[in-house]
Amino acid sequence: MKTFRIQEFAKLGGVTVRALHHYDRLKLLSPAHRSDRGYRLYCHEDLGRLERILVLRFLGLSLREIAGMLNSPATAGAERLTVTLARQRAALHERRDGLDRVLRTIEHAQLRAQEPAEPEWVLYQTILKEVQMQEATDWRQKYYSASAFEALQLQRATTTPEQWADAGERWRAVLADVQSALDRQVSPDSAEGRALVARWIRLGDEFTLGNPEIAEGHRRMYQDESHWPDDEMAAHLRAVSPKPEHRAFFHQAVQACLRHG
Amino acid sequence: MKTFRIQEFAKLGGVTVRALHHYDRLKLLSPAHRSDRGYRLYCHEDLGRLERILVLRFLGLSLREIAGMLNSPATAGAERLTVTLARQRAALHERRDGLDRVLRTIEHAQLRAQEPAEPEWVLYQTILKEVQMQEATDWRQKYYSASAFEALQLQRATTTPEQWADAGERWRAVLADVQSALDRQVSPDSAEGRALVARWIRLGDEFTLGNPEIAEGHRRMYQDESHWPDDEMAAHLRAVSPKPEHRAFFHQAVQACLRHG
DNA sequence: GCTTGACCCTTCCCTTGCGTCATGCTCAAA
DNA sequence: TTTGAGCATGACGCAAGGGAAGGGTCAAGC
Repeated sequence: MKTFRIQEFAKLGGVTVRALHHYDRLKLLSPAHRSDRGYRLYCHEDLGRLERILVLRFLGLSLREIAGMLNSPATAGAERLTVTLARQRAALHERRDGLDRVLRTIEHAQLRAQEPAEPEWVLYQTILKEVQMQEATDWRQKYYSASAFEALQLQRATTTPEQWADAGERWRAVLADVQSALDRQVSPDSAEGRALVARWIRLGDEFTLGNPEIAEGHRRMYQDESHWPDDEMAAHLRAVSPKPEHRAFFHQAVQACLRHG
Repeated sequence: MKTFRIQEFAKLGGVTVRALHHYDRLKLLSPAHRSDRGYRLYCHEDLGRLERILVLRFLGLSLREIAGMLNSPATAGAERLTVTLARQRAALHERRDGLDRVLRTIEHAQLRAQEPAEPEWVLYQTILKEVQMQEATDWRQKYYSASAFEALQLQRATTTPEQWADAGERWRAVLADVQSALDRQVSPDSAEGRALVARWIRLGDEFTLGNPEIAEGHRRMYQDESHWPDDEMAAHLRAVSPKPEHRAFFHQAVQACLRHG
């Protein structure tokens, strides 16, 4: 079976020798053999794998992600690939829109710069205002898919303040009751514990609108709590978010419900 | 005069304390004062500078480039800013178009993936073909501005092979004559040397079409010679590019012309 | 048999823009 | 005086390799 030394192989794949070294060290693509003097010897199958790597790299995946995909069992491969395509498409779309916003800002600034005798600092101020406007967009957006965030905003727009306050009130009540149950050492496995779970879940559904994408966004957001900015919104969210011990109680009670069918 | 400690100042600017530390170490933004115990004390002017930094960062400049802009004499500032706007616009435009190409490729692949029972490797092959097509675009493109590259391609399309060969012939003749002058130890300062310079420059103008953007692209490309890929095009370019000693002769002869007016 | 030039190996530092500790000092309130 | 918040410096980490140092291997030509 024909084998290739590293330089030849690099030319076949259109990459540099150094990149192949790198992929080898990451165990992303190790040559099929080594000569007895330590030379890397690549074979035809290695070329196939390299091509798959290059495709995924082109799509914008990190090398770590690529390794994850290529080392997963082959049966799941096709499905994972289509999922990956969808996800990368969304991510790249977002990046492109970001670039578009910057480009539009530059174009506006260039128009301003046409005016004769426009001092430099005016130009900076003009751009700065646009920058700040763009950064003022709700920071929670980044945790949700575009459609999920839209759904959330639509909901907030169509909810009356009374309904909103009411939901908040019921949520605080649930948390207070969980706290009380904890204080009284009520078992999560008891009838009371399971009743609390039911209330918790029903309320949760009100917030997620039964939309799994929103639920996923919530999860991502709370996962990343340490990175929330330091504003009013974050303070409010932190205030109404269940404490770890509440979560633990909830989790155990859910397990109990499952056991009891 | 009111001063701010680092955390307060960071909030004013909407950046992190760590970023300010970083800018200080790079001498990009050092606080106006230090307290006698070493605390950084920022003043109002520092805020102005920080805002300018953030604007330029938003435009996609590196911190090094930002430092270069902000430390240049104020008089040239406004002009540099408009130039920078134009350059960044071009660069970001290119990046956006790159993302667009990837997105289109993904969309094509998703269409293919609709077909039932499409095995995984077919999908990879589909994408790979598109990737290779896109990478097959002339590598010289990256050295030229978009308009300059277009102008070059248009010229090549409207030049007959005979004209092309003729220009190449005259270029080789100039180089040969320079070589001969070097062999005969002819001074660059002599009439012969200056005549050679005139021929060299006139021929150069034929290649740059008198377009300074093209000339700039040429310069960038030859600067980066060590990164040219290893193909026929590069071999040809290397073959017709003047050797260092030729360049040196040319340079001295130009100096001589300048001295003699 | 020896040299030469082209390849090959591993190892280490460099890049960007900070995030994230680790360790120790300072300052103001209780 | 203790304590907690805020400050300082210094060092390491990341992603995807680039580049160079220092040294071994191989085939060809003398």
